[in-house]
Amino acid sequence: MSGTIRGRDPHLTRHANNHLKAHLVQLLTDAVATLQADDTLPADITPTVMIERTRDRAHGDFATNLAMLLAKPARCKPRDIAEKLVAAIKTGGQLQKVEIAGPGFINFFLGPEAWHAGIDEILEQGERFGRSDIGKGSRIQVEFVSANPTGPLHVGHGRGAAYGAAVADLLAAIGYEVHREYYVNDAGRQMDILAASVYLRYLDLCGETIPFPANGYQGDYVWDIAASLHREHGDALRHPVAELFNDVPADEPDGGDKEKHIDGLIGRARILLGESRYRQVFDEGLNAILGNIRKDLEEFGVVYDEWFSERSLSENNTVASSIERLQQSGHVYEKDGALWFKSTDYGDEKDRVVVRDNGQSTYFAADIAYHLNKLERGYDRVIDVWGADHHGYVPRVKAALKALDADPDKLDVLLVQFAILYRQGEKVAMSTRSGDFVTLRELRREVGNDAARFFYVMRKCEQHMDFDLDLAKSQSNDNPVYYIQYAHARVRSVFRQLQEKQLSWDQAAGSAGLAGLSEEHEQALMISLSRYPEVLETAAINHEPHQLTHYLRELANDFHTYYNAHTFLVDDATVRNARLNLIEATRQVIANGLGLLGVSAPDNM
RNA sequence: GCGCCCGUAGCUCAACCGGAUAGAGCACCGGCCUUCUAAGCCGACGGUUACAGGUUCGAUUCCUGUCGGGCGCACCA
Repeated sequence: MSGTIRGRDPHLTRHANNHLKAHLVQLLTDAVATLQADDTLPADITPTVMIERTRDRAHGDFATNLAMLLAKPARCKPRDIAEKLVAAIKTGGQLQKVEIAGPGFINFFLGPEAWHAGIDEILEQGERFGRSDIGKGSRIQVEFVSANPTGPLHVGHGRGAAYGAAVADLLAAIGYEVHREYYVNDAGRQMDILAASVYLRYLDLCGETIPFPANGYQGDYVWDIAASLHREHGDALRHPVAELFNDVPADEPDGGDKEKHIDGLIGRARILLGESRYRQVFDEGLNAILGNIRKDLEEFGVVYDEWFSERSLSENNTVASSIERLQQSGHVYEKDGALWFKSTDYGDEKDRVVVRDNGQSTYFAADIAYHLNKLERGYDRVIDVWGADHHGYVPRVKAALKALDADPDKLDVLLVQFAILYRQGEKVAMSTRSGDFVTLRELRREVGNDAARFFYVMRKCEQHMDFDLDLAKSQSNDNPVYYIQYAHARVRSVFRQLQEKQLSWDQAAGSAGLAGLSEEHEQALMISLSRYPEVLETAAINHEPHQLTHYLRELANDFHTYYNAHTFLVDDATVRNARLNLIEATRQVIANGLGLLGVSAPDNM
């Protein structure tokens, strides 16, 4: 497999929600048609008209590279085409001036009044402002975090949580019907190792003396689970250690194999306890940890529509029937006693085992069933947010979907790179098993949910992230989220001052007075505000919440600059009301943007 | 060895699926509080976009190669 992993919804039209851009696109499309009608341009081309915001105000408000794109098919210099296009464009109204610049850009200059309607729109739509129906109610599933319930979430999972939640919320904001899902790996060997770990700690609490396996889960939380198991069952599940370790291969420190050792222990525990009691131990661990994860995420502002159980897939034979379907498709063979899926037929680098020689199906087999299930539930698109360490897994899942005649292009796998922790300039080693890690909960307590949510999504997901714990913990002003929240709080504060001065805000008068806001800072702020719907759209479509964080910072900067340059509560009521309209609109957009990122918008700081 | 991601200012990162003079924050330096919160504002400094080629009107962006960093390459999940 080559090329990009990330896909885009091909049905989307860009910038559909922006009036000003849409208007310019229309003008240009008309101009092209005019030139085609008089044979200046070939009739058989339908160029994609792209309107961009300019980086430099000297280049106007919007620009298009259309003339450069048309140069080749028209066999003509870009600037010449630009001249003809401009001549064919009807100016007037909000469109003040059209210029040709550089290699052939066409720059559009709008009059100040072009931005006024946007301010009214923000105030009218309030919390809804920026949202759109571009997604047209198309159903999209976002699966994220899905950490094994073998321990608490750590800071690495936090990035997936914040990122996945933001992507889901962004997509919902542009009109997708989003289903948020957590895949619970409540089956498989890792869970058995957890169950064994819990059971050994339990035996310890019963008074047995046990050598804890090198490969067991050593975190304190395992003791806690064992303790509640002991509270509930007393010594009822107790068996002598000698019986448990009977015939179990030696552990690694004793010159043995830690994998064989732990598997032996699991096997013995099953026999001694019997399936039903073993399941009680197993579920004690599963439920405790899953409950913890759920609470953690909820407190982090991350909510799910569904917690999908892996175990349910094997219990209702979905895994078995998926393997059967693979066999029927003729892409399964037997070798060394195991059942292999010939994923190399679909571009994977090697074939993959679906049923082990011991008869157990693999995690991959369950994942095939799960992804097939997702698509069969009728989602138009399915997004998996995975840790980047699972990237090698993508080709085999897509291969399986292809083999089963499902459409692999409906699946987007977004790989989130690791957040590398630094403490006092040193990398922090992380290992769930050794119990040496920073939990998400610890992080949240230290830096707060707002900073954590924001910090995590500030960078695009494929960018490795250096997470400086000391900086994040310092509660200093370095955290960019404070800067944005401060802008929000400042607006609230201005309105409190307004009341203290026995004045009131007349929104209608403010709207009528917007024309009076001709200061440079005011223009800049209005223009920034008008960008919000576009930012939402591109951030959502590209699955890049970091675009929103950057935008919000710029918006806050525009506001703070304005705040420092001008007084809002002036004696002139017309100007005062207009300015209040403008800053209230700013506050609304900041609140909307932060809300989508799961960050609060405080009234005072 | 093979595959994926990354390499941009001293540090952490942007750059709108190829656009105009590559931008922010932090750090450092210099200014602004008797006026709506200084968690703020203004200014200065800072670049051969790792390197070498290629594609074209135009490349940080796409292609090839080299170097460097991260992560994978199980009958674990």
